[in-house]
Amino acid sequence: MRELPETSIVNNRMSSRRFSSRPLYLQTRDAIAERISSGEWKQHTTIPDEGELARELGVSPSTMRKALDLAEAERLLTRHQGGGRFVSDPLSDKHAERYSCIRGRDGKRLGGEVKVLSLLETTVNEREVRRLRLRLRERVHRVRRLRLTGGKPYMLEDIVMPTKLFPRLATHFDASQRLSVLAQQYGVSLGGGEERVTASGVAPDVADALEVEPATTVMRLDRVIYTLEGKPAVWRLGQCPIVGGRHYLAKLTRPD
Amino acid sequence: MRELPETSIVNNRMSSRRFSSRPLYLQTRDAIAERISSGEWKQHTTIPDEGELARELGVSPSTMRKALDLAEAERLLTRHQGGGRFVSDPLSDKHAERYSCIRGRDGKRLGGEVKVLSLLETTVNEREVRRLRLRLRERVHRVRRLRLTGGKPYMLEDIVMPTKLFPRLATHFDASQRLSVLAQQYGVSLGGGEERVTASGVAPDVADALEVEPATTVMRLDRVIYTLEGKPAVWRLGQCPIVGGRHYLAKLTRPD
DNA sequence: AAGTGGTCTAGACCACTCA
DNA sequence: GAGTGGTCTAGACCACTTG
Repeated sequence: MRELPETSIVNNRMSSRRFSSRPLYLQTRDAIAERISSGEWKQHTTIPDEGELARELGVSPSTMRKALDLAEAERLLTRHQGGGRFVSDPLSDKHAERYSCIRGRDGKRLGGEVKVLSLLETTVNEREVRRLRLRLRERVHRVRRLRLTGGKPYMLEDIVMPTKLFPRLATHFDASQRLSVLAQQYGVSLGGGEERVTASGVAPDVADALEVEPATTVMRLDRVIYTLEGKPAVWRLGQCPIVGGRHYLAKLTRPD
Repeated sequence: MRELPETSIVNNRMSSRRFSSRPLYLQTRDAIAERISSGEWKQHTTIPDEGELARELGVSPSTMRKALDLAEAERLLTRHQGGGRFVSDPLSDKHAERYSCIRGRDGKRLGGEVKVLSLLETTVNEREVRRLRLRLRERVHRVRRLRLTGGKPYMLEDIVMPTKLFPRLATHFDASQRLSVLAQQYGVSLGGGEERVTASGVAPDVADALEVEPATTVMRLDRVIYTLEGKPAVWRLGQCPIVGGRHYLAKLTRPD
Protein backbone atom coordinates (compact mmCIF):
# COMPACT_ATOMS: atom_id res chain seq x y z
CA MET A 1 0.00 0.00 0.00
CA ARG A 2 2.75 2.41 0.91
CA GLU A 3 4.15 2.12 -2.61
CA LEU A 4 0.81 3.24 -4.00
CA PRO A 5 -0.06 6.44 -2.17
CA GLU A 6 -3.08 7.06 -4.40
CA THR A 7 -4.87 3.91 -3.32
CA SER A 8 -3.51 4.27 0.18
CA ILE A 9 -5.33 7.57 0.53
CA VAL A 10 -8.52 5.95 -0.64
CA ASN A 11 -8.16 3.01 1.67
CA ASN A 12 -7.57 4.84 4.91
CA ARG A 13 -8.93 7.77 6.83
CA MET A 14 -5.65 9.20 8.00
CA SER A 15 -5.50 11.41 4.97
CA SER A 16 -2.64 13.58 6.15
CA ARG A 17 -0.47 10.53 6.43
CA ARG A 18 1.53 10.79 3.28
CA PHE A 19 2.36 14.43 3.91
CA SER A 20 3.84 13.70 7.29
CA SER A 21 7.17 12.21 8.22
CA ARG A 22 5.85 11.40 11.66
CA PRO A 23 5.91 7.61 12.02
CA LEU A 24 2.64 5.96 11.22
CA TYR A 25 2.27 4.32 14.61
CA LEU A 26 2.60 7.73 16.28
CA GLN A 27 0.01 9.24 13.96
CA THR A 28 -2.17 6.28 14.87
CA ARG A 29 -1.66 6.92 18.58
CA ASP A 30 -2.60 10.54 17.98
CA ALA A 31 -5.80 9.44 16.29
CA ILE A 32 -6.60 7.32 19.35
CA ALA A 33 -5.89 10.19 21.73
CA GLU A 34 -8.05 12.45 19.59
CA ARG A 35 -11.01 10.09 19.86
CA ILE A 36 -10.68 10.11 23.61
CA SER A 37 -10.26 13.82 24.11
CA SER A 38 -13.03 14.61 21.63
CA GLY A 39 -15.35 12.47 23.70
CA GLU A 40 -16.04 10.03 20.86
CA TRP A 41 -14.83 7.32 23.24
CA LYS A 42 -16.08 7.72 26.79
CA GLN A 43 -14.35 6.69 30.00
CA HIS A 44 -14.86 3.10 31.11
CA THR A 45 -16.22 1.91 27.78
CA THR A 46 -14.57 -0.58 25.51
CA ILE A 47 -13.16 0.52 22.20
CA PRO A 48 -13.31 -1.42 18.92
CA ASP A 49 -10.93 -4.37 18.65
CA GLU A 50 -7.52 -4.18 17.07
CA GLY A 51 -8.52 -5.53 13.68
CA GLU A 52 -11.53 -3.26 13.39
CA LEU A 53 -9.47 -0.19 14.29
CA ALA A 54 -6.68 -1.17 11.93
CA ARG A 55 -9.21 -1.37 9.10
CA GLU A 56 -10.84 1.92 10.09
CA LEU A 57 -7.56 3.81 10.07
CA GLY A 58 -6.03 1.93 7.18
CA VAL A 59 -2.97 0.61 8.98
CA SER A 60 -1.76 -2.91 9.50
CA PRO A 61 -2.83 -4.82 12.61
CA SER A 62 0.75 -4.80 13.89
CA THR A 63 1.04 -1.06 13.58
CA MET A 64 -2.31 -0.62 15.28
CA ARG A 65 -1.15 -2.84 18.11
CA LYS A 66 2.02 -0.81 18.52
CA ALA A 67 -0.05 2.37 18.73
CA LEU A 68 -2.43 0.80 21.23
CA ASP A 69 0.44 -0.44 23.38
CA LEU A 70 1.88 3.06 23.35
CA ALA A 71 -1.44 4.58 24.34
CA GLU A 72 -1.55 2.09 27.17
CA ALA A 73 1.93 3.04 28.32
CA GLU A 74 0.67 6.63 28.36
CA ARG A 75 -2.26 5.56 30.54
CA LEU A 76 -4.85 6.46 27.95
CA LEU A 77 -6.11 2.88 27.75
CA THR A 78 -6.19 -0.29 29.78
CA ARG A 79 -6.49 -3.86 28.65
CA HIS A 80 -8.08 -7.09 29.79
CA GLN A 81 -7.08 -10.22 27.99
CA GLY A 82 -10.06 -11.70 26.22
CA GLY A 83 -12.07 -8.70 27.32
CA GLY A 84 -10.96 -5.82 25.20
CA ARG A 85 -9.45 -2.37 25.67
CA PHE A 86 -11.00 0.35 27.77
CA VAL A 87 -10.63 4.07 27.97
CA SER A 88 -8.97 4.50 31.32
CA ASP A 89 -10.26 6.89 33.87
CA PRO A 90 -7.81 9.55 34.95
CA LEU A 91 -10.01 10.04 37.98
CA SER A 92 -9.59 6.53 39.30
CA ASP A 93 -8.35 5.92 42.82
CA LYS A 94 -5.08 4.70 41.43
CA HIS A 95 -4.43 8.08 39.85
CA ALA A 96 -5.65 9.95 42.92
CA GLU A 97 -3.28 7.89 45.06
CA ARG A 98 -0.41 9.11 42.97
CA TYR A 99 -1.06 12.80 43.40
CA SER A 100 -2.21 12.67 47.01
CA CYS A 101 1.18 12.74 48.60
CA ILE A 102 0.11 13.76 52.09
CA ARG A 103 -0.50 10.62 54.09
CA GLY A 104 -1.57 9.82 57.60
CA ARG A 105 0.33 7.64 60.05
CA ASP A 106 -1.12 4.55 58.37
CA GLY A 107 0.23 5.60 54.96
CA LYS A 108 -3.24 6.20 53.55
CA ARG A 109 -4.28 9.47 52.00
CA LEU A 110 -6.53 11.81 53.90
CA GLY A 111 -10.03 11.79 52.49
CA GLY A 112 -12.61 14.47 53.10
CA GLU A 113 -14.24 17.57 51.70
CA VAL A 114 -12.84 20.61 49.99
CA LYS A 115 -13.99 24.14 50.76
CA VAL A 116 -13.32 26.97 48.32
CA LEU A 117 -12.31 30.09 50.25
CA SER A 118 -11.82 32.43 47.33
CA LEU A 119 -11.71 32.40 43.55
CA LEU A 120 -10.81 35.24 41.23
CA GLU A 121 -9.39 35.90 37.80
CA THR A 122 -6.54 38.37 37.49
CA THR A 123 -3.41 39.18 35.53
CA VAL A 124 -0.32 37.09 36.28
CA ASN A 125 2.28 38.29 38.72
CA GLU A 126 6.00 37.78 38.33
CA ARG A 127 6.29 34.50 40.22
CA GLU A 128 3.43 33.02 38.25
CA VAL A 129 5.06 33.99 34.97
CA ARG A 130 8.18 32.11 36.02
CA ARG A 131 6.51 29.00 37.42
CA LEU A 132 3.90 28.60 34.69
CA ARG A 133 6.06 29.91 31.84
CA LEU A 134 3.42 32.45 30.87
CA ARG A 135 3.78 35.80 29.17
CA LEU A 136 3.26 39.07 30.97
CA ARG A 137 -0.34 40.30 31.00
CA GLU A 138 -1.79 36.80 30.55
CA ARG A 139 -4.77 36.04 32.77
CA VAL A 140 -4.95 33.39 35.45
CA HIS A 141 -7.46 32.05 37.94
CA ARG A 142 -6.42 32.07 41.57
CA VAL A 143 -8.19 29.65 43.86
CA ARG A 144 -7.66 29.37 47.59
CA ARG A 145 -9.23 26.31 49.11
CA LEU A 146 -9.11 24.25 52.26
CA ARG A 147 -8.97 20.47 52.51
CA LEU A 148 -10.69 18.91 55.47
CA THR A 149 -10.53 15.45 56.95
CA GLY A 150 -13.00 14.47 59.60
CA GLY A 151 -14.29 18.04 59.45
CA LYS A 152 -10.90 19.49 60.41
CA PRO A 153 -8.64 21.41 58.04
CA TYR A 154 -5.36 19.75 57.13
CA MET A 155 -4.21 21.62 54.04
CA LEU A 156 -4.55 25.08 52.59
CA GLU A 157 -4.13 25.23 48.84
CA ASP A 158 -3.32 28.23 46.68
CA ILE A 159 -3.89 27.23 43.09
CA VAL A 160 -3.08 29.14 39.92
CA MET A 161 -4.43 28.05 36.53
CA PRO A 162 -3.96 29.87 33.21
CA THR A 163 -7.27 31.21 31.90
CA LYS A 164 -6.19 30.12 28.44
CA LEU A 165 -6.33 26.48 29.49
CA PHE A 166 -9.24 26.79 31.91
CA PRO A 167 -11.66 29.47 30.66
CA ARG A 168 -14.81 30.39 32.59
CA LEU A 169 -13.64 28.46 35.64
CA ALA A 170 -15.49 30.68 38.08
CA THR A 171 -18.89 30.60 36.45
CA HIS A 172 -19.13 27.24 34.73
CA PHE A 173 -17.19 24.81 36.88
CA ASP A 174 -16.86 23.61 40.43
CA ALA A 175 -13.49 24.71 41.77
CA SER A 176 -13.78 22.38 44.75
CA GLN A 177 -13.27 19.35 42.55
CA ARG A 178 -10.02 17.50 42.19
CA LEU A 179 -7.71 19.16 39.73
CA SER A 180 -7.63 16.01 37.61
CA VAL A 181 -11.42 16.14 37.35
CA LEU A 182 -11.35 19.78 36.31
CA ALA A 183 -8.62 19.09 33.78
CA GLN A 184 -10.64 16.27 32.28
CA GLN A 185 -13.70 18.48 31.96
CA TYR A 186 -11.55 20.91 30.01
CA GLY A 187 -10.03 18.17 27.85
CA VAL A 188 -6.60 18.85 29.31
CA SER A 189 -4.52 15.67 29.74
CA LEU A 190 -2.24 15.97 32.72
CA GLY A 191 1.14 14.32 32.56
CA GLY A 192 3.87 14.53 35.15
CA GLY A 193 4.78 17.21 37.61
CA GLU A 194 7.36 18.41 40.07
CA GLU A 195 6.95 19.29 43.69
CA ARG A 196 9.32 21.13 46.00
CA VAL A 197 8.82 20.28 49.63
CA THR A 198 10.05 22.35 52.55
CA ALA A 199 8.94 23.08 56.08
CA SER A 200 8.60 26.46 57.68
CA GLY A 201 6.70 28.53 60.17
CA VAL A 202 3.23 29.54 59.16
CA ALA A 203 1.92 32.97 58.16
CA PRO A 204 -0.76 34.43 60.45
CA ASP A 205 -3.60 34.25 57.92
CA VAL A 206 -2.66 30.68 57.03
CA ALA A 207 -2.53 29.65 60.69
CA ASP A 208 -5.96 31.15 60.98
CA ALA A 209 -7.40 29.20 58.06
CA LEU A 210 -5.77 25.97 59.21
CA GLU A 211 -6.93 26.56 62.80
CA VAL A 212 -3.48 26.06 64.29
CA GLU A 213 -1.21 28.05 66.59
CA PRO A 214 0.88 30.77 64.88
CA ALA A 215 4.07 28.94 65.94
CA THR A 216 3.18 25.66 64.20
CA THR A 217 5.51 24.16 61.59
CA VAL A 218 3.92 23.35 58.25
CA MET A 219 5.10 21.53 55.16
CA ARG A 220 5.06 23.70 52.07
CA LEU A 221 4.28 21.80 48.89
CA ASP A 222 5.11 23.82 45.81
CA ARG A 223 3.83 21.84 42.85
CA VAL A 224 3.67 22.42 39.12
CA ILE A 225 1.74 19.95 36.99
CA TYR A 226 2.36 19.73 33.25
CA THR A 227 0.15 18.62 30.40
CA LEU A 228 1.00 15.49 28.44
CA GLU A 229 2.55 17.84 25.92
CA GLY A 230 4.79 19.32 28.60
CA LYS A 231 3.19 22.71 29.09
CA PRO A 232 2.71 23.93 32.69
CA ALA A 233 -0.97 23.62 33.52
CA VAL A 234 -1.35 24.18 37.25
CA TRP A 235 0.70 25.68 40.02
CA ARG A 236 -0.33 24.75 43.51
CA LEU A 237 1.13 25.85 46.80
CA GLY A 238 -0.07 23.59 49.62
CA GLN A 239 0.53 24.14 53.31
CA CYS A 240 -0.01 21.34 55.76
CA PRO A 241 0.69 21.20 59.52
CA ILE A 242 2.94 18.32 60.50
CA VAL A 243 1.13 16.47 63.24
CA GLY A 244 0.34 12.91 64.26
CA GLY A 245 2.52 10.86 61.95
CA ARG A 246 1.45 12.86 58.93
CA HIS A 247 4.03 12.75 56.15
CA TYR A 248 4.75 13.36 52.51
CA LEU A 249 5.06 10.21 50.40
CA ALA A 250 7.34 10.36 47.37
CA LYS A 251 7.61 7.51 44.93
CA LEU A 252 11.04 7.09 43.46
CA THR A 253 11.11 5.77 39.93
CA ARG A 254 13.83 5.15 37.45
CA PRO A 255 14.63 8.20 35.33
CA ASP A 256 13.22 8.66 31.84
CA MET B 1 10.33 -24.51 15.28
CA ARG B 2 7.92 -24.42 18.15
CA GLU B 3 6.10 -27.43 16.71
CA LEU B 4 9.32 -29.41 16.84
CA PRO B 5 10.71 -28.98 20.33
CA GLU B 6 13.44 -31.55 19.69
CA THR B 7 15.11 -29.49 17.01
CA SER B 8 14.25 -26.30 18.86
CA ILE B 9 16.35 -27.44 21.78
CA VAL B 10 19.21 -28.16 19.48
CA ASN B 11 18.92 -24.84 17.72
CA ASN B 12 18.86 -22.55 20.72
CA ARG B 13 20.69 -22.08 23.98
CA MET B 14 17.70 -21.32 26.13
CA SER B 15 17.34 -24.96 26.93
CA SER B 16 14.90 -24.50 29.79
CA ARG B 17 12.49 -22.83 27.41
CA ARG B 18 10.13 -25.66 26.68
CA PHE B 19 9.74 -26.45 30.37
CA SER B 20 8.63 -22.95 31.22
CA SER B 21 5.33 -21.24 30.65
CA ARG B 22 7.00 -17.86 31.02
CA PRO B 23 6.65 -16.04 27.70
CA LEU B 24 9.62 -16.43 25.44
CA TYR B 25 10.28 -12.70 25.18
CA LEU B 26 10.49 -12.46 28.98
CA GLN B 27 12.87 -15.40 29.14
CA THR B 28 14.87 -13.61 26.49
CA ARG B 29 14.91 -10.41 28.54
CA ASP B 30 16.10 -12.45 31.51
CA ALA B 31 18.93 -13.85 29.45
CA ILE B 32 19.93 -10.30 28.54
CA ALA B 33 19.80 -9.17 32.16
CA GLU B 34 21.87 -12.20 33.13
CA ARG B 35 24.60 -11.29 30.68
CA ILE B 36 24.78 -7.82 32.15
CA SER B 37 24.76 -8.79 35.80
CA SER B 38 27.25 -11.61 35.22
CA GLY B 39 29.62 -9.07 33.73
CA GLU B 40 29.71 -10.79 30.33
CA TRP B 41 28.60 -7.44 28.90
CA LYS B 42 30.32 -4.44 30.46
CA GLN B 43 28.92 -0.96 30.96
CA HIS B 44 29.26 1.42 28.02
CA THR B 45 30.08 -1.30 25.52
CA THR B 46 27.93 -2.26 22.57
CA ILE B 47 26.19 -5.60 22.53
CA PRO B 48 25.74 -7.88 19.49
CA ASP B 49 23.10 -6.75 17.01
CA GLU B 50 19.53 -7.99 17.01
CA GLY B 51 19.96 -10.65 14.36
CA GLU B 52 23.09 -12.07 15.94
CA LEU B 53 21.45 -12.25 19.37
CA ALA B 54 18.30 -13.79 17.94
CA ARG B 55 20.39 -16.54 16.37
CA GLU B 56 22.44 -17.05 19.53
CA LEU B 57 19.36 -17.52 21.69
CA GLY B 58 17.29 -19.30 19.09
CA VAL B 59 14.39 -16.86 18.98
CA SER B 60 12.95 -14.92 16.09
CA PRO B 61 14.26 -11.42 15.39
CA SER B 62 10.88 -9.94 16.36
CA THR B 63 10.89 -11.66 19.71
CA MET B 64 14.45 -10.59 20.31
CA ARG B 65 13.50 -7.01 19.50
CA LYS B 66 10.59 -7.14 21.92
CA ALA B 67 12.94 -8.37 24.64
CA LEU B 68 15.49 -5.66 23.83
CA ASP B 69 12.81 -2.96 23.91
CA LEU B 70 11.70 -4.23 27.29
CA ALA B 71 15.25 -4.22 28.60
CA GLU B 72 15.52 -0.66 27.37
CA ALA B 73 12.31 0.34 29.16
CA GLU B 74 13.87 -1.14 32.28
CA ARG B 75 16.97 1.02 31.73
CA LEU B 76 19.26 -1.92 31.24
CA LEU B 77 20.16 -0.81 27.73
CA THR B 78 20.23 2.28 25.56
CA ARG B 79 20.05 2.59 21.82
CA HIS B 80 21.48 4.76 19.08
CA GLN B 81 19.97 4.42 15.67
CA GLY B 82 22.55 3.04 13.30
CA GLY B 83 24.98 2.78 16.16
CA GLY B 84 23.84 -0.22 18.12
CA ARG B 85 22.72 -0.95 21.66
CA PHE B 86 24.77 -0.23 24.75
CA VAL B 87 24.76 -1.47 28.29
CA SER B 88 23.59 1.57 30.18
CA ASP B 89 25.33 2.87 33.22
CA PRO B 90 23.22 2.96 36.35
CA LEU B 91 25.77 5.33 37.82
CA SER B 92 25.21 8.06 35.29
CA ASP B 93 24.36 11.58 36.39
CA LYS B 94 20.85 11.11 35.11
CA HIS B 95 20.28 8.30 37.56
CA ALA B 96 21.98 10.19 40.38
CA GLU B 97 19.74 13.19 39.71
CA ARG B 98 16.71 11.06 40.28
CA TYR B 99 17.69 9.78 43.69
CA SER B 100 19.25 13.00 44.96
CA CYS B 101 16.09 14.68 46.12
CA ILE B 102 17.64 17.30 48.37
CA ARG B 103 18.28 20.40 46.32
CA GLY B 104 19.68 23.81 46.95
CA ARG B 105 17.93 27.10 46.25
CA ASP B 106 18.95 26.81 42.60
CA GLY B 107 17.27 23.42 42.25
CA LYS B 108 20.57 21.60 41.81
CA ARG B 109 21.64 18.69 43.94
CA LEU B 110 24.29 19.22 46.58
CA GLY B 111 27.57 17.67 45.57
CA GLY B 112 30.43 16.87 47.92
CA GLU B 113 32.07 14.15 49.93
CA VAL B 114 30.70 11.41 52.11
CA LYS B 115 32.22 10.49 55.47
CA VAL B 116 31.47 7.12 57.07
CA LEU B 117 30.95 7.60 60.81
CA SER B 118 30.29 3.99 61.73
CA LEU B 119 29.70 0.63 60.16
CA LEU B 120 28.73 -2.62 61.82
CA GLU B 121 26.96 -5.88 61.15
CA THR B 122 24.27 -6.98 63.58
CA THR B 123 21.00 -8.84 63.87
CA VAL B 124 17.89 -7.02 62.65
CA ASN B 125 15.70 -5.13 65.06
CA GLU B 126 11.93 -4.97 64.88
CA ARG B 127 11.65 -1.83 62.74
CA GLU B 128 14.14 -3.20 60.25
CA VAL B 129 12.19 -6.43 59.96
CA ARG B 130 9.09 -4.45 59.07
CA ARG B 131 10.68 -1.99 56.67
CA LEU B 132 12.90 -4.46 54.85
CA ARG B 133 10.51 -7.43 55.07
CA LEU B 134 13.17 -9.59 56.66
CA ARG B 135 12.87 -12.53 59.01
CA LEU B 136 13.85 -12.36 62.65
CA ARG B 137 17.48 -13.14 63.33
CA GLU B 138 18.61 -12.16 59.82
CA ARG B 139 21.78 -10.08 59.71
CA VAL B 140 22.10 -6.55 58.42
CA HIS B 141 24.77 -3.93 57.95
CA ARG B 142 24.19 -0.57 59.62
CA VAL B 143 26.06 2.37 58.20
CA ARG B 144 25.98 5.89 59.58
CA ARG B 145 27.48 8.45 57.28
CA LEU B 146 27.59 12.17 56.77
CA ARG B 147 27.19 14.03 53.51
CA LEU B 148 29.14 17.23 53.13
CA THR B 149 28.90 20.06 50.66
CA GLY B 150 31.58 22.70 50.62
CA GLY B 151 33.11 20.91 53.60
CA LYS B 152 30.00 21.42 55.72
CA PRO B 153 27.61 18.63 56.73
CA TYR B 154 24.14 18.78 55.25
CA MET B 155 22.76 15.29 55.74
CA LEU B 156 23.18 12.48 58.21
CA GLU B 157 22.32 9.07 56.82
CA ASP B 158 21.49 5.90 58.70
CA ILE B 159 21.52 3.05 56.22
CA VAL B 160 20.48 -0.55 56.71
CA MET B 161 21.31 -3.23 54.15
CA PRO B 162 20.60 -6.97 54.44
CA THR B 163 23.80 -8.98 54.71
CA LYS B 164 22.23 -11.55 52.42
CA LEU B 165 22.22 -9.05 49.54
CA PHE B 166 25.41 -7.24 50.50
CA PRO B 167 27.84 -9.71 52.08
CA ARG B 168 31.26 -8.62 53.35
CA LEU B 169 30.35 -4.96 53.03
CA ALA B 170 32.65 -3.87 55.83
CA THR B 171 35.81 -5.58 54.65
CA HIS B 172 35.58 -5.71 50.87
CA PHE B 173 33.73 -2.56 49.83
CA ASP B 174 33.76 1.17 50.30
CA ALA B 175 30.68 2.19 52.23
CA SER B 176 31.15 5.85 51.39
CA GLN B 177 30.16 5.21 47.78
CA ARG B 178 26.77 5.96 46.36
CA LEU B 179 24.29 3.21 47.08
CA SER B 180 23.72 2.65 43.37
CA VAL B 181 27.43 2.05 42.92
CA LEU B 182 27.51 -0.42 45.78
CA ALA B 183 24.45 -2.18 44.43
CA GLN B 184 26.04 -2.51 41.04
CA GLN B 185 29.21 -3.99 42.51
CA TYR B 186 27.03 -6.61 44.15
CA GLY B 187 25.07 -7.26 40.96
CA VAL B 188 21.88 -5.94 42.58
CA SER B 189 19.65 -4.02 40.14
CA LEU B 190 17.80 -1.28 41.92
CA GLY B 191 14.30 -0.43 40.77
CA GLY B 192 11.93 2.02 42.39
CA GLY B 193 11.52 3.13 45.94
CA GLU B 194 9.36 5.03 48.37
CA GLU B 195 10.26 7.88 50.62
CA ARG B 196 8.35 9.34 53.53
CA VAL B 197 9.22 12.93 54.24
CA THR B 198 8.51 14.77 57.48
CA ALA B 199 10.09 17.52 59.48
CA SER B 200 10.87 17.47 63.16
CA GLY B 201 13.22 18.69 65.85
CA VAL B 202 16.59 17.07 65.92
CA ALA B 203 18.03 14.57 68.43
CA PRO B 204 21.09 15.80 70.37
CA ASP B 205 23.57 13.38 68.81
CA VAL B 206 22.25 14.19 65.33
CA ALA B 207 22.49 17.93 65.96
CA ASP B 208 26.05 17.27 67.02
CA ALA B 209 26.96 15.38 63.86
CA LEU B 210 25.24 17.95 61.64
CA GLU B 211 26.87 20.83 63.56
CA VAL B 212 23.58 22.65 64.14
CA GLU B 213 21.78 24.04 67.18
CA PRO B 214 19.72 21.47 69.14
CA ALA B 215 16.55 23.46 68.33
CA THR B 216 16.96 23.25 64.53
CA THR B 217 14.22 21.74 62.38
CA VAL B 218 15.35 18.96 60.05
CA MET B 219 13.67 17.08 57.24
CA ARG B 220 13.50 13.36 57.90
CA LEU B 221 13.74 11.25 54.76
CA ASP B 222 12.69 7.67 55.37
CA ARG B 223 13.45 5.77 52.19
CA VAL B 224 13.20 2.15 51.12
CA ILE B 225 14.67 1.14 47.77
CA TYR B 226 13.58 -2.06 46.08
CA THR B 227 15.34 -4.32 43.62
CA LEU B 228 14.04 -4.68 40.09
CA GLU B 229 12.35 -7.84 41.32
CA GLY B 230 10.57 -5.87 44.04
CA LYS B 231 12.47 -7.02 47.11
CA PRO B 232 13.48 -4.35 49.66
CA ALA B 233 17.20 -3.77 49.30
CA VAL B 234 18.07 -0.68 51.32
CA TRP B 235 16.49 1.34 54.09
CA ARG B 236 17.87 4.80 54.60
CA LEU B 237 16.91 7.40 57.14
CA GLY B 238 18.27 10.79 56.14
CA GLN B 239 18.17 13.93 58.26
CA CYS B 240 18.79 17.30 56.72
CA PRO B 241 18.54 20.79 58.25
CA ILE B 242 16.20 23.09 56.36
CA VAL B 243 18.19 26.21 55.62
CA GLY B 244 18.83 28.61 52.78
CA GLY B 245 16.25 27.58 50.22
CA ARG B 246 17.09 23.92 50.59
CA HIS B 247 14.19 21.69 49.65
CA TYR B 248 13.07 18.19 48.74
CA LEU B 249 12.28 17.69 45.06
CA ALA B 250 9.65 15.08 44.20
CA LYS B 251 8.87 14.13 40.64
CA LEU B 252 5.26 13.24 40.05
CA THR B 253 4.68 10.63 37.42
CA ARG B 254 1.64 8.83 36.17
CA PRO B 255 0.86 5.68 38.14
CA ASP B 256 1.86 2.21 36.94
C1' DA C 1 29.48 0.81 1.48
C1' DA C 2 28.31 -2.00 5.20
C1' DG C 3 25.94 -2.54 9.26
C1' DT C 4 22.74 -1.08 12.64
C1' DG C 5 18.28 0.02 14.49
C1' DG C 6 13.38 2.10 12.87
C1' DT C 7 9.21 1.18 10.72
C1' DC C 8 5.72 -1.54 8.65
C1' DT C 9 3.44 -5.47 7.07
C1' DA C 10 1.04 -10.28 7.08
C1' DG C 11 -0.44 -14.06 9.28
C1' DA C 12 -0.21 -18.11 12.55
C1' DC C 13 -1.78 -20.21 16.91
C1' DC C 14 -2.83 -19.80 21.95
C1' DA C 15 -5.32 -18.14 26.32
C1' DC C 16 -8.73 -15.80 28.26
C1' DT C 17 -13.56 -13.60 28.70
C1' DC C 18 -18.16 -13.39 27.98
C1' DA C 19 -22.77 -14.34 26.35
C1' DG D 1 -18.31 -21.09 20.81
C1' DA D 2 -17.24 -16.58 19.15
C1' DG D 3 -14.39 -12.85 19.90
C1' DT D 4 -10.71 -10.59 22.12
C1' DG D 5 -5.96 -9.74 23.29
C1' DG D 6 -1.15 -12.46 23.95
C1' DT D 7 2.63 -14.45 21.77
C1' DC D 8 5.56 -15.59 18.06
C1' DT D 9 7.28 -15.71 13.55
C1' DA D 10 9.18 -14.05 8.79
C1' DG D 11 10.68 -10.68 5.97
C1' DA D 12 10.52 -6.10 3.48
C1' DC D 13 12.35 -1.42 3.05
C1' DC D 14 14.09 2.98 5.17
C1' DA D 15 17.24 6.16 8.00
C1' DC D 16 21.12 6.71 10.40
C1' DT D 17 26.04 5.80 11.98
C1' DT D 18 30.37 4.28 11.30
C1' DG D 19 34.73 3.10 9.08
